[in-house]
Amino acid sequence: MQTKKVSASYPEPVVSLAFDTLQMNKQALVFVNTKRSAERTAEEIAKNIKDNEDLLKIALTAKTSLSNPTKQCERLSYCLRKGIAFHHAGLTQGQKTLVEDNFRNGTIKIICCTPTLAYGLDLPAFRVIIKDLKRFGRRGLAWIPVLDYLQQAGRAGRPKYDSHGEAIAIANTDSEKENIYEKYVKGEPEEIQSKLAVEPALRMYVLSLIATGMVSSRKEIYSFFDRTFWAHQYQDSDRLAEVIEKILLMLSEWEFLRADEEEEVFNATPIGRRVSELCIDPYTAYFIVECLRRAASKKIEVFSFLHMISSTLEMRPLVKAKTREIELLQQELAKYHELLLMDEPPMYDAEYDYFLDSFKTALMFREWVDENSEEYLLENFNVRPGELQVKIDMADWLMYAAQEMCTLLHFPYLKREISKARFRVKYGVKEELLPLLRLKHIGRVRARKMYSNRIKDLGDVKKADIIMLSQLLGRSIAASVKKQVGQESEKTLEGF
DNA sequence: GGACGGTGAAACTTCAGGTTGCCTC
DNA sequence: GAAGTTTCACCGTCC
Repeated sequence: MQTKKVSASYPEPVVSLAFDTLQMNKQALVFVNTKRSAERTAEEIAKNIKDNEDLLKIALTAKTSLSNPTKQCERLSYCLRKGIAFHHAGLTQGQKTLVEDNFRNGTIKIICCTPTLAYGLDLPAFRVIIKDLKRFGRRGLAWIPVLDYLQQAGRAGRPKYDSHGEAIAIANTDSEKENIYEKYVKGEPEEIQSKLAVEPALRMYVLSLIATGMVSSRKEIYSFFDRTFWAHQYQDSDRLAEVIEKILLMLSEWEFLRADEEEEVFNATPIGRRVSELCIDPYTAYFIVECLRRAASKKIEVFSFLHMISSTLEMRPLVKAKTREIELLQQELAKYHELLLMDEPPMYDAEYDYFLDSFKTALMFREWVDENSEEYLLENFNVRPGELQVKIDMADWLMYAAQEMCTLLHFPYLKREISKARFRVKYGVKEELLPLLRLKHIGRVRARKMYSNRIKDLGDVKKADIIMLSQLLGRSIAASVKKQVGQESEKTLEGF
């Protein structure tokens, strides 16, 4: 076997390998198993490098990605000044593309990243360094699938520029080295599993097949699934039938499907059709409908809906309740108890932990709609900007679905309330700012600025002095805002 | 005596990512 | 399972 030695100039092998790559004037991707580790490793490499003048601009872009930078932004910015970066789902969208683009054009030399970068994105590098081949899963720390290894190693070598690439897996002991060689280098990738077998996906499929009129009789449903990869893999058609029957039963009980008298032909109900169009798990839809029915006859606030959406499968992974917070959370829970739209599971019930997590997630959303910063949420809930954005998008979608359910259930009042809550979550603002958000180019930061300068609604915008508005928002945005309220006269532009 | 600070061992936490919907209070 | 963080007991110092 051909071997190659790299001098261990630094205590950590990854850092030595990184510098070896830099000396060759090549690029590397370093795969690690946690976000924290990606950040730490990048900093570890960066701290031995001098600032590069050419990189100050992108470092600044990364830092100013949010109106007030989080610690994460600062750390990324520090690394970028030295041509090093980290990349994971916690970055803002802008920061992610900034890192990707500047790696592609060669400005950034090394990215320390979580497995995200191995999938979907086309981001090859001369060298791939796989630091962690173990990852935390349900059963503690476990070896990653061979498929994941191949996916990561496959990033090595840029077809246009390099004649070859290097994929390096790091072993900590001799026996580990042996293991890695046997399992990954020589090993066979595992069989591909059909995603259809997951119940939520299956529920959505069955409902949408019927709702779109693709199938309607029980016979057609079976013959459709018989032709899928799932059935091919499953082989056991009795068990398959059992699963499909269970789903048909659930969908009927939830009133998304209606069967004829012989229970042979199924049709989607109006609400079932809408659920299928909205692409949400029917179970979630059923849960939302139940919550709304309760909400119709009790006191509700924004928090009621924040908690409702935080209790869905879609919102997972939830913000975790720490052990020492439990008492505090329970105190908060007592305050909010009457606003919740579902029953609290008994303490020590298996579901209780999950319930506390969903409650904490709802609290996180509450802080967000109370206009707390991304940094605040990172510090207090350990939710990074990128993860927050994913949660916001999901919340937006679920609340839209809830609005639609309200229409079908004839709950106009609830629909208005949810709509307000939805806007507040989308923009992260208190209710008082909602009128200003109708303006283009006005988000949470500018709206708050305007509001605290006594511009509280569109009428105030009309009345506002253009010069004062320009000082607040900048000239072009001030002009655009004025234009949006129908004031575009030459007069407003005077004095510039 | 007690407030304070430093130290280290023990206990406790946490740990990847995510398709693509809709329409505007 | 491992790295990072918090907690806590313990000890020495200073006032």
